[in-house]
Amino acid sequence: MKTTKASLVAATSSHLTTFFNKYVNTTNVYSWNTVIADLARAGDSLESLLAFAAMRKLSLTPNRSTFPCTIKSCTALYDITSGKQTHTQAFVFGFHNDVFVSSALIDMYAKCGSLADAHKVFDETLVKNVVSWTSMIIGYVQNKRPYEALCFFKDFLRQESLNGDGDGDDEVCVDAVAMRSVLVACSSAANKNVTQGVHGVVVKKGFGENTTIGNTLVDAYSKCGTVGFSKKVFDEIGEKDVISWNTMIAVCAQHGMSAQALELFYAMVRDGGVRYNAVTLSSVLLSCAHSGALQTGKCIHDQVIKMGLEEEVIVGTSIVDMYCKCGRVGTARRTFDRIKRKNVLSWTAMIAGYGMHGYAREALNVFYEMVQAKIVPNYITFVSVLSACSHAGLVDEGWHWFQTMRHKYLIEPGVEHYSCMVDLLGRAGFLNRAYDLIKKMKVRPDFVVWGSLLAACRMHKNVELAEISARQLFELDPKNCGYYVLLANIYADAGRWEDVQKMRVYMKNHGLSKTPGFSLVELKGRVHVFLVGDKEHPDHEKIYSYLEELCMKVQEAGYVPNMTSVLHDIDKEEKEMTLRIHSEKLAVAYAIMNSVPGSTIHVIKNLRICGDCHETIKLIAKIVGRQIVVRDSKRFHHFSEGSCSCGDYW
DNA sequence: ATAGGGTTAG
Repeated sequence: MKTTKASLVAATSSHLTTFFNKYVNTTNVYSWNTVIADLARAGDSLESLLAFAAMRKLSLTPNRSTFPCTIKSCTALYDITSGKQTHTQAFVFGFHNDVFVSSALIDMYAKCGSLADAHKVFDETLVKNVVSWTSMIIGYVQNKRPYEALCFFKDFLRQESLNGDGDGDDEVCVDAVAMRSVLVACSSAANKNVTQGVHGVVVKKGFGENTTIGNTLVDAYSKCGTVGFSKKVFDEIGEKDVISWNTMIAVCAQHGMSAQALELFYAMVRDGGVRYNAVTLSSVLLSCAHSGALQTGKCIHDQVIKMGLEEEVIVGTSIVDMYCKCGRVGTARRTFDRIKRKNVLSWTAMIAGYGMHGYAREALNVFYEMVQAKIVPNYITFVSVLSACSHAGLVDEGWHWFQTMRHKYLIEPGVEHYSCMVDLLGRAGFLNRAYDLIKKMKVRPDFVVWGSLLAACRMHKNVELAEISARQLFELDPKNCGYYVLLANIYADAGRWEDVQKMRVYMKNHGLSKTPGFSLVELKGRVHVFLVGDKEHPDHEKIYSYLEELCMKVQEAGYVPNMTSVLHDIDKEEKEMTLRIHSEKLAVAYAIMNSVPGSTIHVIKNLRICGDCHETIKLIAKIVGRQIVVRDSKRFHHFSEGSCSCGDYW
């Protein structure tokens, strides 16, 4: 978003013409200042800069009040070139030491990414005030250097205590805005101890009752992973405003606490005393997406339509995301088409949506449309494109877009891109190419990258590379037993029973047990949860006997249970039992029993679906004549007529 | 007379 002088002059706007007609002969500096300020406040930053230029053309002498707004407009445009020119002008007229001017300059340099310049202005400013300090703090936070921001705050407090004994007028005190900027630094640092320390300062300074500060604190605690503290702070906010509620709902939604998010939303509507808005609905929709609560999602969608927000980009995009993640990619597409001013996130959501359903062609078509609409794809867009290719096994296309991303769009690939590529190459059997790619990575490969390689090693029976990957995984994620099980199974496939035994002993000695699988199914607006071998459900006896019946029919149809997903040395009968009670089967059975014949069934699972469940559900779909949609931890499976949309490639 | 730093979301 660079602005040059030429583009400034070239810019035209009716707004501009109006005020030129009105003010062009005005030789009053105050009037010009008002115009510049009004335009800056209205967000017409370019026009504001043009007004400044026009004023200078008339050889009018700016005063100290001319500069802050002009500089603010440069900041809004991230235009450091114009910012520096304005700085020079302020210097020429001798206002660069004015505290209003210097704080605007600090803010401008910091937001434009030049912290060194910001620091220089700060150091050269002899009389600093709370705004100068706050600008530095915010600047460091926005440049992802929260700890330095916190150091500034410490210095600020020290400074404050030195001034604090005096007469009052020129004292530099922490105010609410400064306090909040420090809390944003805490969010960014994501450090619990730091946040608690600053929380102490908040109370000590008497901001404990301040709603806005409470809101920011709620967010800060959640970023530290301490949602419990967030809730506590939220509960203690005396006068909750819409942002308090929105923040708390978003916190729950982002931490996968969907039920709590929805409950908070109901509480807000019932007795919150505030009106919900587009932001609220976006967070609620995110919860629906996570928990697959399609019915609730639809209700929110209705509400959105009533509020006239459907075509609005933020809510519209949330609805697209919700429908995709609840298995209704067609409905998502229709909503997507109605969004008026689609931005990069809207396009990306649609691409990701098609991708996770295995519709790589559609995903790529949307991507082409996006490029044609002159929307510049970003880092996440390419994650979605590559992931779509990986779900469909499109090796050449994936490789092409990986290269295009780097060379044409100059996006440095991150772990997400690499994990897609490793998955794509590995599953296609190019294990060494995948490994070479990992070795060339500039960022440290994470557990997803090595996990993709390990999974591919199992598929293509490569013990040597599997051991290399597993070693990395044990280091990166030592408590996750999935990798130990996978490696044990790879040894078993290779007949290396001693190694299998070693793995089992290791797991036992380290108290590692499998992440329990669970599945969700929403019926009549209520989400039901099933665990592996669940006996908690009030109807569990009925469910088990119905499932038994279904499995008999499945075996009559010629299916032999597949045991490769279970550790090899459990005896056969026990294995069959373990398989039979996987949570997705329970959820599917329960859903068939409790829904209208012929209707589509949607199930969500927290782990990947196992091979046996995959085969069984294919046949169940055929036997009961239903469409069954299962979302596992990585993608969707649409079961119908005895086959699955993933084409058994997953 | 005119002026600077600001919390929630996809």
